[in-house]
Amino acid sequence: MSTAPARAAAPAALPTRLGRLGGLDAADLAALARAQHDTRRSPARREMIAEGAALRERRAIVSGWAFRQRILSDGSRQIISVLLPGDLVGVCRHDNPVAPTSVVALTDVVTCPAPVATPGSGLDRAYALSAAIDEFHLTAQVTRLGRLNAIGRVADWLLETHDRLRLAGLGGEETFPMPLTQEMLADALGLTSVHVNRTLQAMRRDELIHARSGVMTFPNRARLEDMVDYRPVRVTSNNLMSA
Amino acid sequence: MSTAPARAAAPAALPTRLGRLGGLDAADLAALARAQHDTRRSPARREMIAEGAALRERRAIVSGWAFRQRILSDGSRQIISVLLPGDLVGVCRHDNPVAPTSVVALTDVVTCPAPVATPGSGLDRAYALSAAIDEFHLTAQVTRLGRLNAIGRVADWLLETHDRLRLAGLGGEETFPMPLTQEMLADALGLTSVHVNRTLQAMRRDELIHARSGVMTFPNRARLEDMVDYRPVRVTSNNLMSA
DNA sequence: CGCGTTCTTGACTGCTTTCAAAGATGGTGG
DNA sequence: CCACCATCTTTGAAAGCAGTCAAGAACGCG
Repeated sequence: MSTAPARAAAPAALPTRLGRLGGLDAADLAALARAQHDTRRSPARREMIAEGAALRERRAIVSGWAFRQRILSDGSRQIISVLLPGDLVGVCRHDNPVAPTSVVALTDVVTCPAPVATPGSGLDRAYALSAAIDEFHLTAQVTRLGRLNAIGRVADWLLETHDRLRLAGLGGEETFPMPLTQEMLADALGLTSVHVNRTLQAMRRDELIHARSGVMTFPNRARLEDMVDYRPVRVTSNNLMSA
Repeated sequence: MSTAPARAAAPAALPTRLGRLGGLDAADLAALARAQHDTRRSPARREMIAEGAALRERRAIVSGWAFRQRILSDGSRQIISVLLPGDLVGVCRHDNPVAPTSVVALTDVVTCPAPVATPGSGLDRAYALSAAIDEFHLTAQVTRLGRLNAIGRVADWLLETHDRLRLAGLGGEETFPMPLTQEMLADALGLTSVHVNRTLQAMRRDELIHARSGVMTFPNRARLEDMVDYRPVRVTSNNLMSA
């Protein structure tokens, strides 16, 4: 793990992910391609959306990582969720006008407007499924924090993040970028950075992970999975199940 | 706290809550009244929606408490969120066909179909705001589990639940029904029932709460609030902010 | 090459869990 | 009306996981 910004993600992350979620036709793909000409960049650490700010439009992440966070009065921070390339951000179902959490760029982030979807189109289905997946991940985060110990939280989160990256066509079978510092991981998993450090060391000792300079590797993903009873999200075109 | 089912909630909980969220006109109120003739009852402990089950329709809770939960392979359970009278359940934004968690009745629960809202109507706004509030509470739950200790989690959750009940016109200034057992509270807050018991005892000793047979009382709500830096959700007709 | 950030390490504290068992409590049937 | 039962609450002692504090090493950047 390091502070190195994630390599420029394949610009295809957005159409790849949405295509797998909804099945995009030529019109949808053209709309996405058009939207990706109207990009906005946020340097790492920049706050992209302030908590309570009005949400003007739904946007999509073209490349880079970001996260939603909340700061408590004692200065501690909880990272609610991590946003990856291909994810939608600020999606207001109808006209929810206010962001419940602030969004901060973790690496340099490129976003574009999320094109308006024709009702019934593949893009429309993709948006709906993406929202459902987001909610699923939020409930998974609750379960992780409420019921898993440190090693379980780390392992479960890494597995989920690996799957999410692969859905967007990023990362390999057993390798993927991991630009979070140990302190960020701690803030996401409800731990301290010291304990995250010790937990990662234990996982390295047990040959569960290899981590170096922003790249994470699973030497044996299956072993990790049944260590934490990991339930991947199955995405089936326009359906979703946690088998 | 006890096992006693919550008293039959005022049947007005649903129109009260949605009215405060969206401002209902005569047509909306009539639609709600009509919907409340088509009720369905779930006895306490009955599973209302299985995890992964297809969501056929959006329903509303007329009376009673329920909760969304997830069971882990080791038998432990995490309560994701509690559903109160006036809440909407199984709200699929577009056509998310699958429940990400199971829903279980905590007390005897009465539900009715959530009437279809005319776009732009008060009911439509209420649904949108309700979804936004749900998401806000989910992020609050993540923060609670990730960053607060036992007493903070209990206090924060009690305050939030009190506010939610009052939004639906239930409970008083400093008193409200609390039908959860200590074990359920533990499963919601990521603790053990033994520790919840000790925490509640400490809060009683400090005169922060009075709890007996299903009724909770705050002798001094303000003191509780600044003990945990509680941020209530302000609902302003068709807006929402966490001031 | 120097500096700031991030990662490591050690010792110590303490919150929370675990295990087990003894009281309450409320509802039920006799 | 009372005994009985299941469920829920309470208690104690001991163990463990995670947090705190502090300081040094390593890394990446300019």
